[in-house]
Amino acid sequence: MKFKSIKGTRDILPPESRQWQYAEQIIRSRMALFNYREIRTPVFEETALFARGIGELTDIVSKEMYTFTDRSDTSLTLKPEMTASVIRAYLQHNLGEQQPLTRLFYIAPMFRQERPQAGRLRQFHQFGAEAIGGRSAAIDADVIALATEIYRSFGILNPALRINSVGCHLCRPAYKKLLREFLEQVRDGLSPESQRRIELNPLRILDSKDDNDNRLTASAPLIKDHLCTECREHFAELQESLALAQVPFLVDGRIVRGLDYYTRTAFEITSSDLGSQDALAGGGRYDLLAEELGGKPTPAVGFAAGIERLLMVLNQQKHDFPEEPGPSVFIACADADGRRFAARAVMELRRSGISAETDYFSRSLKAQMREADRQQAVVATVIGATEIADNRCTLKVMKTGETRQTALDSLAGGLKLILSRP
RNA sequence: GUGUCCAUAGUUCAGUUGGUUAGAACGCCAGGUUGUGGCCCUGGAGGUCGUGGGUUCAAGUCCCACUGGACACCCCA
Repeated sequence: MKFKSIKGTRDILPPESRQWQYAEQIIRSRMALFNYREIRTPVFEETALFARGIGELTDIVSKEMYTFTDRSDTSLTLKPEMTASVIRAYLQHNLGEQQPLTRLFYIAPMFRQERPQAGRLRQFHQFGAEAIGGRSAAIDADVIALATEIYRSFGILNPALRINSVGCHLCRPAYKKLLREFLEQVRDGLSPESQRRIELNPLRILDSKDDNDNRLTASAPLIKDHLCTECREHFAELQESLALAQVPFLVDGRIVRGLDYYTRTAFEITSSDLGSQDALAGGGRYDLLAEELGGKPTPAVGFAAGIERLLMVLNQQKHDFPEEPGPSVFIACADADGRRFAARAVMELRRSGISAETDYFSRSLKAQMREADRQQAVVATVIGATEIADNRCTLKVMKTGETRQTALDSLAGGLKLILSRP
C-alpha cells in the first residue's frame, strides 16, 4: 500500500458517509428554523486575516496553521476556524448595509496541525452560526438556543451548557491584573504548565486539568464578579433571555475562550460521552473583531461545533441512524435476452424515479439473488427469454418473500404499486 | 511540541521459552445438478507479518530507527 491519507485526516466511507449526510440534514433544518442562511467561503485565505483576527500569540496562529506561499509569493493559510472568514466576507460585501442583523451559518472543513487524538483531527469539520450587527444579549441567547436546539433535536442525552462573561476591553485588563496578583501568591504550588501561563494566558489556569491547581485557585477571583457595569448588565440580560427561552444553563466563571477576539459572552457545550476533548461546541461574543479586520465597529456573536465530535457522541449513545436504502428493484438476468432487457429497463426505471440495479458479471441466478439481498433491494425480479415471450415477470418482495405477477411492458407501474405499499 | 501503548488476510483477532509450508472467525468467490436471496454444508482465493537496519544457525516473535495509529498533556470544535 503506497499512498495513504495524511496524518490526522481520514476518508469518510459508506456507510459512515450516510451518518454525515443525516447529521448535515438535521443541522440545516435547524438553521433554517432559526432563520440563518448559509455562507460558503474559500478553504484558504490570506494568512494575515487569521493572524489579525485570531491573535498572533494564540496557539492556533503561532504553531498550528497550514501556511504556504503560492506562486506569486502570497502567504496563504488553510482556514483553521471560520469566524474570521465570515467577518471578512461580511465586510467585503457590505452585508451590514442590507439589514441590521445578518445571520449566517456554515458547514465546512477546518485545518489545524495538531497532534491527533480522540475527537481531534488535522482536517476536521465544523458547523456554526454567526449573528452579526447586534449587541443585545437577546441575540447571544438566540445563538446559544440555536446550538442547544440542534443537540436536542439529535436527542443527545446529557449535553451541558455552561456560560460565562469574559468582560470587555474596559474591565478585562483590570481583572487580569487582579488575577495575576492572586496567582503570584500561589505560584510555587502550581504545575509547571500553569506557572508558564501566568504571564501568557492567566485565565486558562482557572480551567486547568490539574487537581492541585484547581485546589489552589479555588478562591481565585472570577471575571464574572469583576465586570464593568455594562458587561454585568449584559450578562444578567443573557441569563434572563435564556431562562425565557427555556434553555437550561450553568454559570461557570472559569470558562475561557481561546481566541483573542472574544468579549462578554462565552459559552461551551460539553458531553461526558466524549474523551478528553469533551467540547461539542463553543462560542461567544466578539464585538471587536470587525474593527480588528479593518471594518467599522460591528458587534457579533456566534458559535462553532465539531461534526466529528457530534457523531462520536451519537454513536456512543447508540443513536438510531436511518439506514442507507438499497435499490428499489434488482433485475436478475437469466440469459442474454434478459441482460439485453435489463440494460434498457434499469435506465427506463431510473428515469421514472425508481432506483434500479442489475448484474454486471453474468453470474448465476443464485449469485445475482445474493447480490440483490446484500444490496438490500426491496424487490427482485428474474428476466429471461421466457418472461420476454410471455410479457410477464414475477416481482419478489425480498423482505417477506411474497411474489406478484406483473406485465413486463408496464414494469414501472407494477413496481410502483408494490413500492407504494407500507 | 512532550509522554505512554500499539502495528499479523478486506475486517476483528490468535500465533506458545525465537524453531519446518503464518491460523481462526466474519467478509469475498464458486459449488450443493434443471431459472431465485437470507440458514446450513463443501471447496477456493486472499498476508513482502507497517518500513528499514541489527542480533542469531534460525526472527511474526528479541534490539534500534523511521512511518503510521490509539490515548493523554498542551490546545481546542
